[in-house]
Amino acid sequence: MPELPEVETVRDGLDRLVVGAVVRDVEVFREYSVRRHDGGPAGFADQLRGRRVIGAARRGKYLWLPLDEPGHEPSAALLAHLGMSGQLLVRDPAVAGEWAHPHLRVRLHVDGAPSGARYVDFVDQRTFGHLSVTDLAPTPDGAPGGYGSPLPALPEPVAHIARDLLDPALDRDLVVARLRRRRTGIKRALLDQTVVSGVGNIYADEALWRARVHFARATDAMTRPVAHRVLDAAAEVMTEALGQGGTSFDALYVDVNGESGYFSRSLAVYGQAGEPCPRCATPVRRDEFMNRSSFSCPGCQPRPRQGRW
DNA sequence: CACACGTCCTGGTAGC
DNA sequence: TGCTACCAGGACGTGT
Repeated sequence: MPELPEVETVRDGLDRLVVGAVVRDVEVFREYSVRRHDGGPAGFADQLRGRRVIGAARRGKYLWLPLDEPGHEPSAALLAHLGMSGQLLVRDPAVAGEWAHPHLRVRLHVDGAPSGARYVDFVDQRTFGHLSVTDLAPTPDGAPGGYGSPLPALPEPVAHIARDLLDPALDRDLVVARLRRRRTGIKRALLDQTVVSGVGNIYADEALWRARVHFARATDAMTRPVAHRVLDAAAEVMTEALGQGGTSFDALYVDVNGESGYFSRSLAVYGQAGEPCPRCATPVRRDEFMNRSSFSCPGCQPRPRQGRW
């Protein structure tokens, strides 16, 4: 699943391979992939045609490409969320040949990409991802809108999303305070993108294992040091994953060149039910939680007496 | 057929 | 009591 490290891998790829390109044409093969957009797919295409991509920014799992507006400050961006299975593939058919990917949902035809690429393909099997063109609004704090953002601006649909753990403008003490004000379990809070963004099911489980904290630990009973330990662990595991190009155990995630990440080899608990905990060898346990799976080590992460599921 | 799960939306609750 | 902010859980969607 694309979480922060995977989305950052894609952002970095777009930054290097696509920024500077002009969108010549747009093909939408699946209307549902252009959700939340005035004018539908036709309006989407109209707003992109002729526009130059001037940056590649990310906050949490949201990714956007600010678009130039000659004579004005940029005020719009191509916004993308990869959902569970979305990919943005930068392609040059002269090198890699034409292809007909069964899950190709949207294709941007571009001119002038620094890589010489002609297509930016949005491929998405499970269709939880989507693209749209949205207005940019100034950030309340005047800082860049997100990681890699060339502007102190943010797409409107991202305004409610908190900064993420790789964002230099993130205030971790503030996140700890917000966590401890909540009356819920720590994993729920970590997955809530309005508290801190970028953490999904995989890295939540990995971070909690590293911090030796059970997923149901009540946030309002957590001390500041423990809350910091969890955030530090989350930042650490995501940074390591980023260094390896992300996680791709199910082959649904690949970077902009179609290459898989290697972090799946490093997962301690996620998807490891029954396997020995790398720290204490207790078999990893799988629980159903929030209509999804939760993996933890019963030895290192004992259930709290009064947890919040 | 159950399962994978990120986000949005809804209905309900807690607390002031 | 009334309001608001917060919280939990269902729906969405496709393919193995």
